[in-house]
Amino acid sequence: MSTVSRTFSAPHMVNAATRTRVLTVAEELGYRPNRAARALTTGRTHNLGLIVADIANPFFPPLIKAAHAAARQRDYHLFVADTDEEPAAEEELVQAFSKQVDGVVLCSPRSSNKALERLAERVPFVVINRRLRGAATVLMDVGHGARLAVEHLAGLGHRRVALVSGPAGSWTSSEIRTAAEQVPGVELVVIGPNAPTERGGLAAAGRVRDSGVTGVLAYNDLVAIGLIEGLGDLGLSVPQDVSVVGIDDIVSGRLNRPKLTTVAMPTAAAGRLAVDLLIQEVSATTSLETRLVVRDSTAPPR
Amino acid sequence: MSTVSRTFSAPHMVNAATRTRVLTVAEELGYRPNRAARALTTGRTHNLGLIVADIANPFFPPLIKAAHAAARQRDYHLFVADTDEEPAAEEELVQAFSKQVDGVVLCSPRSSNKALERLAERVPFVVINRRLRGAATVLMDVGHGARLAVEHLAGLGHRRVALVSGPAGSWTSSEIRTAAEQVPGVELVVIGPNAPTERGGLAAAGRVRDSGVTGVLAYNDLVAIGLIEGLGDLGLSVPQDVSVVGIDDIVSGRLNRPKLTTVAMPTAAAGRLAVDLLIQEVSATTSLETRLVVRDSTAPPR
DNA sequence: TTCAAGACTGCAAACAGTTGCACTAAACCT
DNA sequence: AGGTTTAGTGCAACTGTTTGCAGTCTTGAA
Repeated sequence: MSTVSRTFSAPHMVNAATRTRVLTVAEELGYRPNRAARALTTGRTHNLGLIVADIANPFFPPLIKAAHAAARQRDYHLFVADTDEEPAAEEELVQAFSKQVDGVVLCSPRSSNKALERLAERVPFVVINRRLRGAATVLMDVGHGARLAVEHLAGLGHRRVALVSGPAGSWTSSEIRTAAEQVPGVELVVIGPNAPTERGGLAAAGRVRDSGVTGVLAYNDLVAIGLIEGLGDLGLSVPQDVSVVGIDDIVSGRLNRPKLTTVAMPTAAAGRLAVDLLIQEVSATTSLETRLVVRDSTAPPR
Repeated sequence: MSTVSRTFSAPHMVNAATRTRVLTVAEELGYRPNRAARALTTGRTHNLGLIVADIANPFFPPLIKAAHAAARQRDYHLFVADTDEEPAAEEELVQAFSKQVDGVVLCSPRSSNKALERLAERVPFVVINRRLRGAATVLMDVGHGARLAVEHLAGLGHRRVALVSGPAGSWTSSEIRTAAEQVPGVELVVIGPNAPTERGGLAAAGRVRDSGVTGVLAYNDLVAIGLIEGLGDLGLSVPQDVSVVGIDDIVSGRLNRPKLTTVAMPTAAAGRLAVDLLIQEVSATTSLETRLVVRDSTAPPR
């Protein structure tokens, strides 16, 4: 039994001949090590948790897929959960996961740093898109992307730009704001907070029109798409009357008309990296680069 | 120890006083029963697997969320995995899950019935959107919805209608086709198979134009949206030149312009039901109703 | 008072692996 | 040849829970 065990978990400690013998017999019997039993002795479940704000937001699926693939590669399984944008659900889910995963990656959390630091004591943790001491962190440098976006608008000649911001509690949203405010020669009007969805953008259209801006940076592509719809309903067309820049570079932004100018986010890389950090239990802060993708939703003001 | 165990798993077998004593002490110590150890003796992991074709397809998230909620309610956890539309990945994932879940729900599978029946021998199983003997089945009556859709087009005066079908191996796609063919007074042109995505619809636009139809039923809303874009690129507008009906009733179909006429699918109900069937280990076949939602992408032919 | 029944409780053996330690046998030194 | 290392193997204890069975303690009836 111990030899069988070693054949699977420490192959170099067993004679090559014995090993192949064990393996053939195991094959015949269809034997697979039982993970529950293994978890009992080793204390590691080989499961990970991934908590996102909303699976339905197309920003997350690429991240989830990448995380999933990275986990499977290392023989881990991934629980994915969804907080429906409820900060309270984050804590509850971490609690629920804590005893049956080896760690959790928390993506774009909405809770306070305080609350997160408390949770980090219960489970190994990596956070995506939030700066947090005491936990490994993967950041996407959305600030840089936002600056590029506003500079792009400024370069086209826009002098008044609206920032249609995201939900309260979002690190990303405040990063965007800070960066956007620093672009010289542009007057920034902040409109928000808004739900990070098409509905959120749609609902903000009136305020954007009233603000009299000629350019808009939206919290994400979904908001941008909703906003473009909403502006259309108000008789304003994009990019002729208003230029709109999104963030995330989701697939449907590449297909909608007008094709969205947006900031591409390295979501897949972030998901993969987060899982790697978690499994290797390294505590590091990584910042991934973003870039501006210019398409058809921006033009000089008329 | 046994008393502690019973306090948690069979409370009625232990004296009320002892029970409260155990519970208070457990509370003090922050004790929680260890699921791995429990799984070892009981043989039940209290985990379920959910396999979908593509998390990024907005059809699935509501189903996933509902399944997740139903599982959590019964103190189960849910592994979600994604096959990237690869039939082979279905088998592989079921294998990978089999030893650490109590069952898996397989949603809109692309594998053959043969292959699925083979897999059903390894793990308790419920299939969504596929008729399969030997496994519990949750069906959405998409055939009925498709018939309503084509009848709606016929009612508007369309005589030649294209069916932009879905991927090979999809039960849903063949149901749609069978139902659509049965509507009297309409000549049906089948175009496909196509990828069930916006790209798939976009790519089919040329063939739709060449087919000379005035109405289209698309495999799903994503395909419909892509198709509308593609037709637009060819100078055809919807619904003036061509009427388009989608299937699924995803959120972005309600916001895109024109707002999509579509068949609403009971995805959340299906997810919830599938999990319930799995946990209760009942083997049943259920068919859920669909309905037609008429919006702005259909009009009489000109 | 004694017994039987019934309600709790706790011992100990699973469950399926991992791991420290002791043991054997072969190979290597001197 | 005798002693020492080294590689490979197997025993047995341990992980935390469930569960059959036996034991204890009450309680009520005879």
